[in-house]
Formats: sequence, structure tokens, C-alpha cells
Amino acid sequence: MILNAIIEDSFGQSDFLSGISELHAIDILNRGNRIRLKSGQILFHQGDPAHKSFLVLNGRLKLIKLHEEGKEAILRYIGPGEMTAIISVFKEKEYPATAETIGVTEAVGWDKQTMVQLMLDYPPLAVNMLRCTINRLDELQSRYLEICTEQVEQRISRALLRIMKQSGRRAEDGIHIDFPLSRQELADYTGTTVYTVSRILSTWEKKGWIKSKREQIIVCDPHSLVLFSEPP
Amino acid sequence: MILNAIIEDSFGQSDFLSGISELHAIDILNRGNRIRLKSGQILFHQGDPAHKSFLVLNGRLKLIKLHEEGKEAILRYIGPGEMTAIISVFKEKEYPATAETIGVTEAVGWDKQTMVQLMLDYPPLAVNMLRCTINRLDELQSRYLEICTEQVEQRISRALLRIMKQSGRRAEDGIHIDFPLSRQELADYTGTTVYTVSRILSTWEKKGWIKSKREQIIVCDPHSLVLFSEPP
DNA sequence: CGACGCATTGACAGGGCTCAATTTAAGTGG
DNA sequence: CCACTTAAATTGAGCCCTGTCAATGCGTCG
Repeated sequence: MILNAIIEDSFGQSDFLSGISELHAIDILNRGNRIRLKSGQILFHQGDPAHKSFLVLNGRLKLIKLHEEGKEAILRYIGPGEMTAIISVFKEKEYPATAETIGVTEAVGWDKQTMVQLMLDYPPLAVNMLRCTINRLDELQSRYLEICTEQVEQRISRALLRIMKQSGRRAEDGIHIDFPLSRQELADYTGTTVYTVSRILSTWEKKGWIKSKREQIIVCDPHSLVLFSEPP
Repeated sequence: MILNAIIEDSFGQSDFLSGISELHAIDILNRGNRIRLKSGQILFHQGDPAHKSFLVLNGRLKLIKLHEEGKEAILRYIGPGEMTAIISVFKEKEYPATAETIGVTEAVGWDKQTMVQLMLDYPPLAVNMLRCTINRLDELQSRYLEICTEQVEQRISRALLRIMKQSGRRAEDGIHIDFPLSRQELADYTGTTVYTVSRILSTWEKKGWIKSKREQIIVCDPHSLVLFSEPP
């Protein structure tokens, strides 16, 4: 049964279901709505009333925060086993960001009522949610520090390494980032422009640190990037 | 009894104690350690093992994240009724930032064990903590977007307005920010330098939008700043 | 094959950082 | 109360990083 694999995946990458027995996890998943989306579709929109929280089963989301004038920042990438839109459980508010799929993506959505009931039925869930949220706050604080204090080149190297750790797949010629990642997206993720990203990746490619095709990046020499991201 | 006023204050500015009766709130506060610090002292240090969470009773903290080479970013200001270092309840980790007092500050600290017990005794506490954390994540996401997409002048105007809302005191000549706020701190808060902040505040002062002395800022014309922080 | 979107590259300019030199203001101690 | 110290704030000059704009190349897909 495919659900099994999903649960195991979830256990691997997230702690939302940790401390929950497999049997209970199946119950929890079954009490939500299964959603299957194609690539580039919107799971929820910034500004819409927040009525559901989601757990990604497989595939990937990018969480985008929109600014006036069409500018945007990518807050994070959300992989299998990770929760998002937790806010909808507590506030009668709008989603503060937009979630767009990258590739075919499956998720489970729970509305507010169901989620509250679930947390009552399975108390560890509430704790896990808090832990997830703290982890995300922690990561965002680090990125905030980086963007405040570091130059673009350093930020891009850190970003690549971070994405690599989250979604890297080891291969002969280096570590592949296993979803399409354009220069524009890297720029939105690091707070810079396509042009600057393009220039920097080009120089790195000449040095042999990375290889890249269209919307695809292979990190050949992570060590150089690490050295680069930490000033001497 | 002064505790009373403190609880009311807390109710006003935070939701950590919301849904908790006054009697229970007193119990909760009494089961922590009261701490009283002078100005400029450190409540906890980035990198130290995190063993306590804190609630500010009165006074103010600034939460600083340190980078290599002495650079730093100010993550937020923490006023009466607000929690910080929630992380210590869940992780055996280090504090991810440093908390320094601004002016005489009183706080209550609970160690991990006590806090877990408190949450068992008063279930709404866990929910409140999650809500607080979500709110902070929300605010930081907004600031992250700002720093990614806006120019320095815009960021400073937003920062001033934000701090004003949190800690402004209305007076005849404008809204006073009721704690010492240096140019350096504004710079660390907005990801820029003292020099740039100084220049920008000077021009604003010439326009009559603000008044400033050493480490003190009075916003005379918030409306102009608002218009300024939102592009046409 | 044509069209569209992604990526690259060059030229250019300007916002904001760096550095250095003062000025101003707040303590501090005699 | 005044000289002295110390830290914050201001201001100018210079330049570099990086954003902006424009043109072109290239890969993909209908």
C-alpha cells in the first residue's frame, strides 16, 4: 500500500508525525483531504482566507511572498513530510504567502475544525507543530542575518548549499538538485536579480564548482562553496 | 499588589496568558524565577545552552543575532508581556540569539521541566505559545520580504513605523519612542550602516517629519512616513 | 519552424558602503 | 562647575558592488 511509503517518508524528513504510531498516522492522514496537483499550480494564494493546513506527501512546493509591483521573495521550499499554512489553525486570517507546486505534488489538507480535533485526539501533534514552527523561525532568522550582513555572492553560495542539503541527490558528477531551479528563483530566494545570479553562476561554472543546464544545477565541488560562504 | 498590574499589562500586549484566569496566571508566574536586570545586561547569550524561556514583565529586550566579524542584526524588540527563547522548551540546543536589556528590565524565567509541567497543568498555554511563535514567524517573513525588495530609505521608514506602533508614546510634539534607539541600532535592525541611517534621518528632520536627539527619536509626521513606505 | 521563456553578456549608472575627519552631546571626576 | 573623556552622530569624498536596461543566444514545445 502506497500510504505506507508516504508515512515512512514523512517520518524521515519531518517531525510532524513523530511520536505517532503508524496506525494513528494512517487515521490522521485519512481524516484530511487528499489533493493532487500538477506542476506550477497554486495550492493556496496569499490574501485568500486561510482555511486549511497542508502536509506535503510527495513533490514539492515553493512558498512565495508577494510584494507590490510584481516583486517577490521565496520564503522556502517545502518537501515531503513538511507542513505549511499552520497559521490557518489559529487565526481567522489570510494566508500570508502563496504556495505553488514544483512538479506533480500530492498533499493532505485539514481544515481548522478537523485539525483542532486531531490535536485533541493526538496530543503529540500540537507539540510537533510547535517544534516545526520554531524550526522554521530559526531558519528564517539565520537567513535574515545573512541577507543583512552578507554580500550577494556569499548569500547565493549559502542558498545553494542549503537547497542542496534539503533536496540534493548524489550522482557521479556531483550533487543534483532534484527539482527545476531557475536563476530567477535563486534570485528571489536570495534577494537579488537574475542578472547577478547568472553572472555569479557563470564564474563558478568556469571554476568547475558547479554545472548547470536550463533550470538545473549540479554542485560538483560543495567544499569550495562552503569555504566561500564562510569568510576567512 | 504590583503583580496584578503586571498581569494586566501582559494581557494587553501578548496572548501568552490569554484564556488563563488571573488566579492561574499568578500561579504560573510564581512558579518561575523572577529576574531583575539593569540596563545593557545580557539575559541570555547566543551559543549558550538554552535552558530557560522568559516572559518580559516590564522594561524591554532587544534580540540580536551575531555574525562573524562583529556584524549583527537586530531580530526584534521584546516588550512587556512577550515571550522569548521558547526554543528551550523543545530542543536541547543553544540559544540562537542574544537578548540584551534596554533600561531596567524585569522578567520571569522557567526552565524546560517547569514549562512542560505548566503546559500540562494549563493546556491553553501550549496553544498560546504556538500562536505567539506563528505571529513572530509572520512578522519576520514580512521583514524578510521588505529587505529583499525595498531600498534602504523605505526599509527605515517601515522600521520606524513598526517600532513606533510597538513602543510609541503620544506627546504634544509627536510620538516618542520610549526607549533609547541609536542610529547604529536602527542600522542593525534594517540591514544597513550607521552612516546611511544618519543621512536619511537628517533629511527627514529637515523636512520636519521627525525630531531627534542622541539615541532618541520623535516621529512628528507619521503620515508622511507611511506614504513614503508605500510606493505609489 | 516559429514563438516563447530562460539564460547570458555588456554597458552604464547610482545607491549605499567604506573610510576618515569632525562635531556634538553625555557622562565623570576633581 | 569646568576640564576631560568617551561615545554617538554628522558629513564629505570616493568607489565598488549590484541593479537596470537592452540586445542576443539558446533550448523547448506547440
